[in-house]
Amino acid sequence: MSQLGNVTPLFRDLAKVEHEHNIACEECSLYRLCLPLGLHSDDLVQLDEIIKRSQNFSRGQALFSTSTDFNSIFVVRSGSFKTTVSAGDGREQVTGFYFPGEFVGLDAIYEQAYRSNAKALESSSVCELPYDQLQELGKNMPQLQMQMMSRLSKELSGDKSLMFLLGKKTAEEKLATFLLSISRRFKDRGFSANDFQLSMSRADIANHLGLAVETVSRLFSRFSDDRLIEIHNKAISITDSEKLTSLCG
Amino acid sequence: MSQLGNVTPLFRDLAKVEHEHNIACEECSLYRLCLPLGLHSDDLVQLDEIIKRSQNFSRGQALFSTSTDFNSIFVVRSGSFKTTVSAGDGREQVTGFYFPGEFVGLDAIYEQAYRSNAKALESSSVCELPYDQLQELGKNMPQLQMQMMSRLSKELSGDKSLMFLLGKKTAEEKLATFLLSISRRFKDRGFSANDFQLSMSRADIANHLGLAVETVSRLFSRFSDDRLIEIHNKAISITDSEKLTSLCG
DNA sequence: CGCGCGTTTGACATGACTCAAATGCTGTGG
DNA sequence: CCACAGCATTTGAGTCATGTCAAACGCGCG
Repeated sequence: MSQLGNVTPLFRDLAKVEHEHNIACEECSLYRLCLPLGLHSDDLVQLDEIIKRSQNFSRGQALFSTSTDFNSIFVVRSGSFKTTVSAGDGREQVTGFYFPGEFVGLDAIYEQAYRSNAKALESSSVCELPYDQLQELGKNMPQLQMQMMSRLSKELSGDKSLMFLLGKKTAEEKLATFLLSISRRFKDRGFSANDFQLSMSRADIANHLGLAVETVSRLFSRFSDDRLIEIHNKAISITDSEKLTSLCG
Repeated sequence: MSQLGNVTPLFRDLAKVEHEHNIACEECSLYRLCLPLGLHSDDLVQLDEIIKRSQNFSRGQALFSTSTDFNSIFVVRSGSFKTTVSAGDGREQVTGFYFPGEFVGLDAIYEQAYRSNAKALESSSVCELPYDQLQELGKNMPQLQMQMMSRLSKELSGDKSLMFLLGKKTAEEKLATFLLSISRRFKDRGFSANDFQLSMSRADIANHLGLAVETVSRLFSRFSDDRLIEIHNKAISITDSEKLTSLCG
């Protein structure tokens, strides 16, 4: 069985982590980051029973879109996803990037319909949680409900920070903040905080930060010139995280 | 007892709605917009017991700030509030405006600490829900938990739309969207959708939309020149909601 | 009634966008 | 395994939407 926690090679790709398909929550390397945290062993068994460990998604493949019937929420198991909201015209906003252990689709609960689109950024897999069954289970499992609320609240809190970023930060501050956010999340997952592969394109990054692709590209170049980071295509090394932090605003 | 649903005079101010202080949820005019929706009568009594109907807040007064100990989440009872997140330097982002029946403080659940600041925009009052007691109650009241999740999800969904607004919309689209959002929420509360008083300043609106005050002021003037709205200080009349809708992008 | 602050209006500056083109990477089929 | 096609990224030049600065105005509070 794979143990994410034990490996921290350079440029390791989250998608490449081997994952047995029907590994139980209790045995999963993501346990401490994931929904079941704090559940009793008996409860965990019940939760395991409703989880569908779904097939792999390949790069660009949709996990769901606004035209998909809502049945489930998802937890990223391996790889990564982006979510977008789109307007009638072509415009769309990348609302978030999601890594292993993170929930996707929580904003669909209210209307019982997906309001955003989710796409795999690389080879990825998810745990599917049928919402009805999750509700049912929650009735007798207050810990589970608390975990869910906590997750929802966490995303809310992150979204408020993102609003600050979009509304008040300069392009430079936006990109610095973004890089450190990714860095922290890799670190939380047992990977190197300073060397990682970006699974999303420059266009996705730019869109998410409310910038033009060209601006992001120019800033990457500048950060590189200023020796804050090193870039080799999608591989990033943070070489001066302190100075990068000071740029976050 | 007041009945919000029965009165729709012009320029009525939400703060001016009379509210008996210890009115029970079942008797509250906000019932159908509020947390208790769908609870059984027995459950409602229990919920009523943990709710603290707090004193009035006056314009500018803080409901909580990031330095307040987290104990409760709140539902606006009358009036309105704004929430902000702030950076180390003076900058802050207005993350939302909250009207009767809407929750404030949901983003605090995750860290059990307020991550934003909430201030009354006018004379206002709230129902205070001590979080521990709410949790306790939820253990035997799945409907309550579902309602809470639904509320969290709703706010999440609104935040995603706001991200789209901040990241992709033009100044004109932002203001049109804002006006219609306020209009819809007034309407949901039984007030006129077309004539209302803005409780927030131009500065708050500008900040919330990621614009300069001057830009907002100029746009108000332009909308007025174009006969989309009429303005008398904080009183707004929407005179061409169709065209305004078409400007939302 | 007068002061102060919120708002409006005007003139100008600029950060980030758009357009354009060169370069480089990646995946595919021969 | 290589060559090519197509897409992503970078870089440069010029423009524009919106911000900044400055000043007048007027409402509302004390």
